[in-house]
Amino acid sequence: MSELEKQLSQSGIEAIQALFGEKTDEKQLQWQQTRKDFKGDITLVVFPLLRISKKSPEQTAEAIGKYLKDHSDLVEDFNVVKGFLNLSISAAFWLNFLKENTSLSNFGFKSPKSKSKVMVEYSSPNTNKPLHLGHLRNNFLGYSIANILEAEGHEVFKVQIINDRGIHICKSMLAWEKFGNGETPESSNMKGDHLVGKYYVIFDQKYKEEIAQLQEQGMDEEAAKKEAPLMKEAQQMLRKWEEGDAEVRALWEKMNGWVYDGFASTYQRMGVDFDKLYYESDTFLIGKEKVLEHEKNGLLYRKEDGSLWIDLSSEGLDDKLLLRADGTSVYMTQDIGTAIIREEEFACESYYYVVGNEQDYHFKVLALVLQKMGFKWAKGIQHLSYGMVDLPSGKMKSREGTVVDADDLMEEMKQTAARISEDLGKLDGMNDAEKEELYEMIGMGALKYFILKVDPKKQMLFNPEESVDFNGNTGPFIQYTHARIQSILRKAGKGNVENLGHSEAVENEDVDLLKSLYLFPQVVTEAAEQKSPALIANYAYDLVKTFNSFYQNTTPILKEESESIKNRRLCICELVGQTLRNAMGLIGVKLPEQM
RNA sequence: GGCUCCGUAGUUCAAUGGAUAGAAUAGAAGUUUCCUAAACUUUAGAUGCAGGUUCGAUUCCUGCCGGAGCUACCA
Repeated sequence: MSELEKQLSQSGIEAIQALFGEKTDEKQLQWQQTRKDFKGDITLVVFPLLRISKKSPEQTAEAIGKYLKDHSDLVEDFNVVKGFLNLSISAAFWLNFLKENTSLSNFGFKSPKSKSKVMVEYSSPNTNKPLHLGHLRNNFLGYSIANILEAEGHEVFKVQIINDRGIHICKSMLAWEKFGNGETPESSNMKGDHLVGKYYVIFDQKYKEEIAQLQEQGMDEEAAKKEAPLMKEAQQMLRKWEEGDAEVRALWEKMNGWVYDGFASTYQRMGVDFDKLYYESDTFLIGKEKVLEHEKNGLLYRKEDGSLWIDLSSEGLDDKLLLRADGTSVYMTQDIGTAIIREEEFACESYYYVVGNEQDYHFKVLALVLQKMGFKWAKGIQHLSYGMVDLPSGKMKSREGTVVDADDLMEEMKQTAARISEDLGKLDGMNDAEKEELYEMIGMGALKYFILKVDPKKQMLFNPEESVDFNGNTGPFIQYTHARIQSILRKAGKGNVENLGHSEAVENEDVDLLKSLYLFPQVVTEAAEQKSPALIANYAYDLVKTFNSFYQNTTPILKEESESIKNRRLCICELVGQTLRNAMGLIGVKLPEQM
């Protein structure tokens, strides 16, 4: 609840006491923004109060409105439409708001570390192929949610767990060994993650050939998949890895190293980072240890073949495997271990896992298993489940080559930005390096905004054609508006908040912007509660719409003759610019001075 | 089959149980002697179907229809 709403609620409670003789609390007073088609700034919904007033909605609203106008300095005027009491807030209130927040670089943010410690896990890729569009959504979301939680006052640790071991990387290793002829990122001039991914694809192709061959010889498909020599070799390699075979480990380290180099440049371009990395190859054994410890207190049981299970039937779920018959650990085991280590190292209040909604069940089970093991902190585990990214052609499938590669996509966005910028030709006075930087800023801004403006929980469609259209509700639209604002401030200089009068009239266009700006701190809070960068993106878009309308439909500020209006508008411009930088910063989008 | 999530203009997205369901894009019509036209202004167009709860339902409940995901000794 905003300060304005709090103060109005106080007055409202007084009004109800005076008019209807009953005490109420804040919860009965429902505030909302006044819709654009009506006069007023903030609206009280009076329906819930009819029980107390025992009068019609109109009469109730009328009476409260009159009381507020007479008794509150904030309320300048009011009107009633059905059960809605629309209040006009005094100019002094808006001017004071402007005065207090212009030049505040952290407008909208809470003081750092004023709230609990939290952890955000995101990205967490496999190391056998390069990152794709799905990872982009994951990374942008994770990074942004971490920013938002930090802005809300939390101390935030960003981590990821890298799935660096398993059959997937063995497949790439085997294919490279057999068909690679010693190819390296240097010799092929290919990013390491792409090179390793290439051999993952080669494995799949050769494997399919073998299956087809076996089927021709009369074997059924199921058996052929199991009996194909390549698959057997890959599994053999995995066993050797687990045994610590020096040769396999060396190859594994070499190829993972290539992948990490590739990932590092991709992460850098994405603009994301981490405070700590966990590697599955380190944590899977710890998970196994932890699980075995809990076998002793009877929580777990063994099947005849020696596999270890937990019974979740009392929670309405199936039994879950924690250790295979051969004693090796599964994904769940490893996540249990990682969670315990994290608690030991960081002791956070909440652990957020940014992972796709295909794993809803997994995280439900993970939290449950840990709680059953007696870890109270496990209640703080929250799966930030986001929807899949689909293409117009349907689902992305790596095997069918329909994945959109992250590096390619980022480069394409930049090229598009460059092409459009050059066509428009507004970059006089910028040197080539500055232009390159700008193209990157615009391309990445477009991409991040395109992905983050959608509610994370919802499945989204990525249409490549629409993503390179930089008009309308897009990142470049917001960047463009910022550039316009900065241009005004460069030419006219900043306004002076000390010269903002207290009693002067304020034009509607100015009030519209001030109302919109006033919302920002609450939007940040709401975004933190919902873990939704989309709320920030949509807010920024609304603010920009309002600003552009103001910009285009009022007298140009540079030509404004009234010093008082000019000064106020310059202050508003400054605060809009700052708010846009703060908001877009939360979703990882940079704003240019010129474009 | 069981469990979970989702169905809003042609399309992509919005809408703490509240007013006449907002934008963008595609369509139609306009705006540059004026701070950057990646903009602004006007116009037309949507809640899958049937019930229920409520003063009030896109939102909550039930059923149906349609789509996605999970239901691995993969991660």
